[in-house]
Amino acid sequence: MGMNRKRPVTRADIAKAAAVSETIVSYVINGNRYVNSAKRQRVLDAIETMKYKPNHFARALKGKKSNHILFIADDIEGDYFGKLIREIDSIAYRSGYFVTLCADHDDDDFVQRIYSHFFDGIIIGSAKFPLQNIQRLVDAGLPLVLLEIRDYSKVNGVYGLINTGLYQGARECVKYLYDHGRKHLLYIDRIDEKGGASAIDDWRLKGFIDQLREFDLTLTDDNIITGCSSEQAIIESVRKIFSQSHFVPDGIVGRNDYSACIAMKAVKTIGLSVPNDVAIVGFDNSRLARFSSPALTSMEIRQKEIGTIIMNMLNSLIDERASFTGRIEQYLETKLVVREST
Amino acid sequence: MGMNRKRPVTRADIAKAAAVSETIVSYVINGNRYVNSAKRQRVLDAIETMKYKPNHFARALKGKKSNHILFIADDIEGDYFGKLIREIDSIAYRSGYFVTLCADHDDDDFVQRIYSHFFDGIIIGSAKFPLQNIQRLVDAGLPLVLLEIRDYSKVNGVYGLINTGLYQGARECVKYLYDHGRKHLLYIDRIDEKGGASAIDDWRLKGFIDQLREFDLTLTDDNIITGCSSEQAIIESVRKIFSQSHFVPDGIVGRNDYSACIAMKAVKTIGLSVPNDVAIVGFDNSRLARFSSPALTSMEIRQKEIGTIIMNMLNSLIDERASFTGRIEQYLETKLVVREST
DNA sequence: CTGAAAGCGCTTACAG
DNA sequence: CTGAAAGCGCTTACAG
Repeated sequence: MGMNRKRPVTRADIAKAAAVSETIVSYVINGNRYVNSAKRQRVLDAIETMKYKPNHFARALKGKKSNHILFIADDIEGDYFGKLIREIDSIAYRSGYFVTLCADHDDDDFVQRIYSHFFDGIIIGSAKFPLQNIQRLVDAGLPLVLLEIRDYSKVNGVYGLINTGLYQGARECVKYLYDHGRKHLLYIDRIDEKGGASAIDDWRLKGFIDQLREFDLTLTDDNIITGCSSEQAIIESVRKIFSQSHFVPDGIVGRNDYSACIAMKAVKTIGLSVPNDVAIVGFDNSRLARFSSPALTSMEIRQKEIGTIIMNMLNSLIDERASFTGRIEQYLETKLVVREST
Repeated sequence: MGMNRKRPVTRADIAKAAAVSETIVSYVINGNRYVNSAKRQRVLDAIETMKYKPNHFARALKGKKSNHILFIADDIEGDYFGKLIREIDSIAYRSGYFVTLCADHDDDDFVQRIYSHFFDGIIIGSAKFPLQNIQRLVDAGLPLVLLEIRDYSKVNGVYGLINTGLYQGARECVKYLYDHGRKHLLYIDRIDEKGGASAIDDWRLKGFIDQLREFDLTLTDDNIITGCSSEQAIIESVRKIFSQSHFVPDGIVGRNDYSACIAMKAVKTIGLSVPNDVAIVGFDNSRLARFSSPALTSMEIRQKEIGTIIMNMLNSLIDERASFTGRIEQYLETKLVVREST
């Protein structure tokens, strides 16, 4: 709307003030043609004093960048994304972008809505965004960086992929517990409000399972608590597992620190001791891990570095897309921060 | 860029497919003129089958909505904003908006950059955004909703203001501690990476101070720890306060749960007991409060409701701006959730 | 009831 | 070295 908004300064105003043609103003702004230096200076002065900013819509209409990037995340609230978004925002701002943040949505419209807003680039940090939609975005030539929360090996084309080490990290959690004598391991998935289970191609879950197999530990449905829609649901599931006689866990891996803390609470209410009876490892190395009691051993994910790498990759894809022929990958290591819970 | 992006379907394609003029397509989409129902149906069918989405830039250029709103926050990482953003995103998506998230920035360019991106509305949840910039946005007629983290009574014009009860909440924290026999109270401000102190018009700090005065408690610089740029800095400040002889706190109010947890840690390292020697109250009622040990008494801020109210207010301001003549206010109550730390 | 046309603020191929 | 003009994808006042 904005019928009562002040009319913003346009390129025509600048042209008039600087006594040059509108064309000259454009070329000064875009720096892509020689312009007489006196004129250039007049234009720059006018821009400065009139506080002119180009209209991004008009530029975008002509095929220029919109200076908006989109970040699709499925756990906006968590510590993991909080840190990531903070870092991405900070770099993006310096590069002239605004970051639009969006949970992923199931409806068919979502991808179309993305198209129609002409984002310069997209970051996907969601375990639930359908692969075929990702493929559509890649096929459409949209600069795309994927956070490898799950297996994306089936996505073809030019895009960036950041392996944040979740698979190896999950395996190391299991190894650490195993090396400390824990052979009956329980995995606690995250809370999903709709009660959905993580897909088997979720890297953390897959790492847990693969490492259990490598150690020849028995693996049944009892080893994995998933599909819980609330804290209470997790607590009850944990209590149920522990009330059985045939499988009593002595080690727990949480998909994130939050899940691990909930499990810790459940274990304590049963009257068991952490870490003596049950050792617990979380993921994210968040504030929660530092202030829980006992303090939680947790797998550190370097969100700040990840943010930097995402933005570098995305900037490359946006500015030099033609120079890439396939997917670009980058691998990051995780690191176990040992505290009192193991 | 996007030189190798597929050309998106445009209004002209729809007109051709539906065998009508481009004008008709526009009127069908905008629903602001009578259109022959057979034609209308052909247009709708074409839109459906060709998955057409209007180009938002072009629409915005003609003065229509951009369908982007901006959320300026100064603590993206914290629990408070995480929940808020989640709720806002969810409502915004249903209303057809994308939410751009941005930390606040000091440079002069910031406001101009906001203008040039033509957001339909702006939400400000930052204690640091300069008042004069806010006034400029209001004066320009931009629909604006302010989260009352600090005193905005000097801002004139049409805008929305949401009083989240922080001032009363802070006073109640002090009252609760006072009623439980604590008369030597310490306030822990949040971490500020640049080492800046909260302005005195920060509602939580102001509530703390005012209530101390009302109770005739002595109030010196010793009562407030601020300007810390790290956890370690807070811990050292707390230890220093406790090492003095003339003022030994028996109660602590944290600006948020994080600050409160850090203080709790510091107090424990001194060898004091929580809550026996020192009672502690936090703000946000976050996960941290539930999983810290002892579990933290904390002031609950109803982020989900706040999110809903923000979006309702913003939608009203965007769609019916003309019907408002001054600022719209809404007040929310906070609620103290008592746990083990008091 | 409906269409051709002007115009939003830009960029840049084209023609000097 | 520089400007007039076409055009990006829309909306809507204007003229039938």
